[in-house]
Amino acid sequence: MPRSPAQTPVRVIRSTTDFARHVGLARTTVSRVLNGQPGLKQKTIDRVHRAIAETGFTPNAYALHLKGKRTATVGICVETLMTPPAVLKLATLQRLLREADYTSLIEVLAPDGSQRVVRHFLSMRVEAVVFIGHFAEAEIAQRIEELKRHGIAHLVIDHAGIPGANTVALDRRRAMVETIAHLVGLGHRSFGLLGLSSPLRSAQDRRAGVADGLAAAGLSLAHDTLSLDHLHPRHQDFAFGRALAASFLAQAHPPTALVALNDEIAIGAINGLQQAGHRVPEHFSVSGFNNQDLGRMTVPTLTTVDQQIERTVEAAAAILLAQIGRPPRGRPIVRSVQPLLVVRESTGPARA
Amino acid sequence: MPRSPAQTPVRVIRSTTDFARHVGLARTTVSRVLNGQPGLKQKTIDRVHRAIAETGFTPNAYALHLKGKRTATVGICVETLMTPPAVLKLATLQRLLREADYTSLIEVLAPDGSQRVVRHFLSMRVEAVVFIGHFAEAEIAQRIEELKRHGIAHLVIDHAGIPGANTVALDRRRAMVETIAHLVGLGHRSFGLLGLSSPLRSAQDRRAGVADGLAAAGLSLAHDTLSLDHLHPRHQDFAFGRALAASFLAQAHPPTALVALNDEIAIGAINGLQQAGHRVPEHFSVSGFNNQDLGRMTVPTLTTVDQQIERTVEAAAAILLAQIGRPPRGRPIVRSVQPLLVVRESTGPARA
DNA sequence: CTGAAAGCGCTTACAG
DNA sequence: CTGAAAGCGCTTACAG
Repeated sequence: MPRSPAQTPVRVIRSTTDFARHVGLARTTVSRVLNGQPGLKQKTIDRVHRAIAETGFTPNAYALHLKGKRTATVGICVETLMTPPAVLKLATLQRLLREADYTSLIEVLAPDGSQRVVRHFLSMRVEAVVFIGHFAEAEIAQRIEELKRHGIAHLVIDHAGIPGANTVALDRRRAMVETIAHLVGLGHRSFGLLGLSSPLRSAQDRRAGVADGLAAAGLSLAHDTLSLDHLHPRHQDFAFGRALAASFLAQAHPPTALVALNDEIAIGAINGLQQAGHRVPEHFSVSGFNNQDLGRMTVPTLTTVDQQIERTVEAAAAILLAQIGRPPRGRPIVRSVQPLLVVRESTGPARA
Repeated sequence: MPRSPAQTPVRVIRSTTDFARHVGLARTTVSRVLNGQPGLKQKTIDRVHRAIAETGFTPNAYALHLKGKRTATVGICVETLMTPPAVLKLATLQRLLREADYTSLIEVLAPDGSQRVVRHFLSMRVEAVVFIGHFAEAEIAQRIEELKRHGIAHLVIDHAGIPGANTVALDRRRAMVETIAHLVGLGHRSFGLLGLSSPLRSAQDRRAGVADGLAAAGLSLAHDTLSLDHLHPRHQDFAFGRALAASFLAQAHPPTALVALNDEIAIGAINGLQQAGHRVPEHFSVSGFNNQDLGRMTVPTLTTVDQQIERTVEAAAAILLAQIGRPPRGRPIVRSVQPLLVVRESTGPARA
């Protein structure tokens, strides 16, 4: 067995007491240098800074906060890291908070729910909590009540409609109104809805938007759309989209336009149509949602909706930072972000 | 201006002192219940737990640690959240650490480098630090020295070859040996390398693997491969792949097999070849890297390499947890993970 | 510049 | 069960 090389006998410095002894100054003096207080000789300041560089000494954050320093910490509870839009929101928010000198405490929603996460945030004395994603509404509403009781700022990104919650969310309804208007403009009159039957609020809003868009053209959800979601399990979106396409093709009169919950389902559907010998958009138009990178990599490229994540999160960060340390206002702040329809090759004129 | 509704007059409980007063018990008693110490009446225990549920009181984590409780915190420094494999590694690690009752402190590498991140971790008295991704080697080596001096465990996921670092990394060399063997087996004798000219260690390892794979077939990097990376800027991988494909087609004798740095470049290349009227794999074979979801959504589906992220991160977590609180061993632990070649439709027999 | 003191919110003996 | 005390690592007046 090889012997460990002798450890360099570096006394580890763990406290200002240790460190003050090491530089040969009083604890008080070190503290004053660390906090940039006036009335110190430049020579002393330099001496301390040099010793910090050498030893890597960092004051214990736990003691600092206990003594009254702000934690400057924001808790971020993200529902999932498995979808690109969620990750992009998280990454953007973390960057913006860092630029404002806040530390992010990031937690992925655990199977045992949000209670544990929020309690952890509270024990870490965060100054605000952000929720990113789609949650169980009643549960999150409770968490937000709890935060309010503690006087802690909060914000929900992307889950509209939670009672009492400050919210920044995409106007999903509007997104679908525009998508349907685009397809109606191309002559489509019958629509397949792929994956939109979910009971989640976000899907509800999307259906409402489809209804509005259809109404504007004298059409209706009941008469002019078809959903076959119930025929297939949704294990994995791409395969789900392919399976749905096959089922639509098996109909006597398949809809000419397919509107999907997300880009993966849309691309799966395109793939399924192509496998069956059909062409997109010549025979069928297909639209997605989220404007993920992959929509530029397919043949045809994908018509989709961009969530405007950068703008969403910028608005969110601004609201959040303004809320911190301020007494809660009477009514929650609710901001909606306008989506951007990205028209590419997968939608075209309806077959005559 | 609307008046705020009167706030419910809930005295916010911020300390065990407040809380003890609220339940009508001594601070000491509350503390003993909180810490599950013996010799308390069940009735008292219940009273405290009920009050916790009602008030949402959480003891100040900063005071707890100061009093000697472990922080049970691990710092994770991730280079980027912009690539799916990095996110998957992060999410998996966070889950495994949580299952072992550790909190993750996640930081994305800031433009100003790793020093600030590690100092922050140190000030938070983390018990270990994990680096995920590709870094500037000398810089990370320094950070690791710093951590060792402080007696803090560390691990690098996916950046092999940092001196002195405990490392778990994919055997990228082996991955390329297998990829080349697969293509040679299909009759290919000339290879285009797409995006592999990067000076990063990971690309170096990949080139070494290509060389090994070629050598096994009596071929060589110098004579039988072609790289055109220098002809195009790499702003965005998909477009880069497309542009490279066009450049390869402009050659008098284009290679018959294209080996790409990642899936996006590979799919861009396939797209470029198809746009120019060629068929994959009938005219050209193309292989990617990372086994991202999108490789199943293209026509043809993509032959690629799976990083075995789950296994990688499981090994990493096991090593890390074993290291925590243990005196550093003589030599660093270096574990390599075997990749899995995923053969799909984008590779086929070489054109006669 | 130094040094002694108080106090942040907790836990942990210790004596009642 | 209670209550007073000490101490974790800091900062901040305060008197020298």
